[in-house]
Amino acid sequence: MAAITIRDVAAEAGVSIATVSNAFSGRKAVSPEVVRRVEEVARALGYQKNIAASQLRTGRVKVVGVLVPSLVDTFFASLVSDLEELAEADGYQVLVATSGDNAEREAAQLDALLGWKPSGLIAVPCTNAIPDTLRREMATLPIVLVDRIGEEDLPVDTVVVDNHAAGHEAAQHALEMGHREILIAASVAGLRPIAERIRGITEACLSATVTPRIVELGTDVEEGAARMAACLARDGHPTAVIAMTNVTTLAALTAFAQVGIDVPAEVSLVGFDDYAWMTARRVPLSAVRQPIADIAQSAWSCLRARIAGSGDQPARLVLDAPLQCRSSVCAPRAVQGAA
Amino acid sequence: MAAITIRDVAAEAGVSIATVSNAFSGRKAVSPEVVRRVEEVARALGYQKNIAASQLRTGRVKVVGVLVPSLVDTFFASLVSDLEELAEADGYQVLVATSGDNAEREAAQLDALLGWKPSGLIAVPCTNAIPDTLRREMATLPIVLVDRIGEEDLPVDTVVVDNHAAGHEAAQHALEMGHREILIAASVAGLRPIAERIRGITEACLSATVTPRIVELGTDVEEGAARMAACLARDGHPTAVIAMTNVTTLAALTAFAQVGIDVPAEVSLVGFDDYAWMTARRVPLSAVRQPIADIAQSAWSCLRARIAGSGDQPARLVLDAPLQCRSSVCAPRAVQGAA
DNA sequence: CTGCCACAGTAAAACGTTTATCTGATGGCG
DNA sequence: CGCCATCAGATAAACGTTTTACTGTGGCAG
Repeated sequence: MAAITIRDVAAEAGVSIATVSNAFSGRKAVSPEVVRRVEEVARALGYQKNIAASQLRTGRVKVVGVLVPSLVDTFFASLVSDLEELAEADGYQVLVATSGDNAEREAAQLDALLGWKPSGLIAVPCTNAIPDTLRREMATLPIVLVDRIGEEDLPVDTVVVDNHAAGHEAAQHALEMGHREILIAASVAGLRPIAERIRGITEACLSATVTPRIVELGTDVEEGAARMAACLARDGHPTAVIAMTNVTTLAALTAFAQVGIDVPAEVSLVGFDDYAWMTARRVPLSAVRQPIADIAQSAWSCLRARIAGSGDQPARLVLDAPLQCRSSVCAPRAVQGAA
Repeated sequence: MAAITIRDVAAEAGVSIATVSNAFSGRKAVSPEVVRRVEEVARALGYQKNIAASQLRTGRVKVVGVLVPSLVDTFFASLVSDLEELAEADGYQVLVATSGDNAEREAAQLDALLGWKPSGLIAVPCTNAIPDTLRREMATLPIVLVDRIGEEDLPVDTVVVDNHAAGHEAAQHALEMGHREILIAASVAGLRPIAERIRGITEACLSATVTPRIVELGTDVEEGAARMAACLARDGHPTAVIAMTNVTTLAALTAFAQVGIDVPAEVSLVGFDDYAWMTARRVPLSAVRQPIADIAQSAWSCLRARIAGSGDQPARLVLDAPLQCRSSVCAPRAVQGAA
């Protein structure tokens, strides 16, 4: 039951293996009659080209690696899904790996990914620090970094969202509605994009002489909900919460539900990311919408260009993440009363 | 700028390539001193083993393919994520492919996956029909089919949920609360697991002389919400809705929110699957909880056993999907009034 | 001292492709 | 009619690794 190789097809079709190869790739003329026969035989035998052998010979292969922190986080899942679609449309296959927000595992997955000698790599690093392996590959392999970029002058293309503006806009909205007690629900405050969002919020608050509080909820919903509840119990609850990721949005909401705090009557909420569940509620969430499709599109274009040999200066794409105003932010009670 | 190969390492370390290979694999004794030197040189040079070459030579490779309909559907994303973790723990790499619920694309992705000559495959078919390629591979490749199994006597291991019981339990719950007008929100009624769930519901209803209605919402949330809204407008709204997937749960909820129907005051809802967003609400959802971790675990164990050469009869694992009673189902108004 | 075995390491073949180079055959054209 | 170009197809080398079979070199028992 040995696997069927090109040799078997050649024998069965009564031609040489070179002819079979050419018949499939079409890079040398083969008579239509022979092509037909080869294809028929291949189908009958259930022949499948061995990609490993093919790529070993050619050196190149239409495969790109994609490394993200997690597939359970809808943001990354959507990103991967979009990238996969774009890649497939261009005839590329995608190798997905997840780091689980763990630097060690990230390094291991990266090694595994690179072992396939892909023609490019799109990665969302799990910390601000770029893994050594990755840094070394930057010299030779087309790479696009997305979302979590901790440094400024990287020698590769990067695609990020304007986190500062997003934070600023979210805070502005809350402030305009009259909120003065604002709590920032961060995942990990040290992460560059999160830090940027926080900076945007803080700056907006500064002009209104408001000092937001910050609570770190981590990257797990359950854990985050517990921490949020603890924070609420300890410090009393603010009039508005601005969540920094979809996971913290969920964590905050879970805590509110557990404690019985109503949104938006008792606390206003600005969420992050924009998913179906956010609008599938009596009070749809106002949230900062990250343009996932655009992010994927940009990242893919950059990578394509690099793979095609572009020697342009590394691009640093910054996309807008506009606020979607819906119904989860309203004036706080004090203001309502005064009005 | 040619890639670094084992040859470069061998030259630099002053040994033969065979020795380098053995130093890494450890399958032949190499003096500790040489091992150390080889490892050091490899690190210094940034050597990465070419998996393609390796697998070409050995024929086998610790890689398994995973094929799911979509990564945007949290059910599948979680499944893939769990499988990845299990595989990694056993030293396997996972190749992920998505079919997008499209039979043609499924076939293409399957071909691509098999081109890597993985040592096993875990697949969630996108229709009841098993693709030809897959059927043919069943004879030789370790395969585990999950979730969407359209046929009975497959020659491979399968892992499914007891969909009939799940449907029955959900319906029972609604009936006990006094509901008589029940609407089933199906994705695609023809899909085997969905059909089973519907059958479970219908049978439970039968004993209460209730005839549930059915609406098909598809696999996309937006589209589904529109169809649900249309159904509500056309036929009036039932007292209880039982959703058949997490996507239809979301679609139903979206429609309710748009039309302004309150859950559970105006309509009760039994959801499907169990995700964070379902409990992050004022009224947490009662839902059928699919044991994703167990599904992944079972599928992986089966595959491991097959890869290890087990010749057992094909197993047909059926897992329980118990109902999580929370707050989205309560007595319908008529009954409340009568009480 | 001789034969034998264990040990450390090497040479070379093989995996399934692709592709550069080669071979005949056919036909066009001067 | 001879020559060259064109074409379909074949041969064989190469890709980077693993692994089998081999070569020396010591050590040790007889």
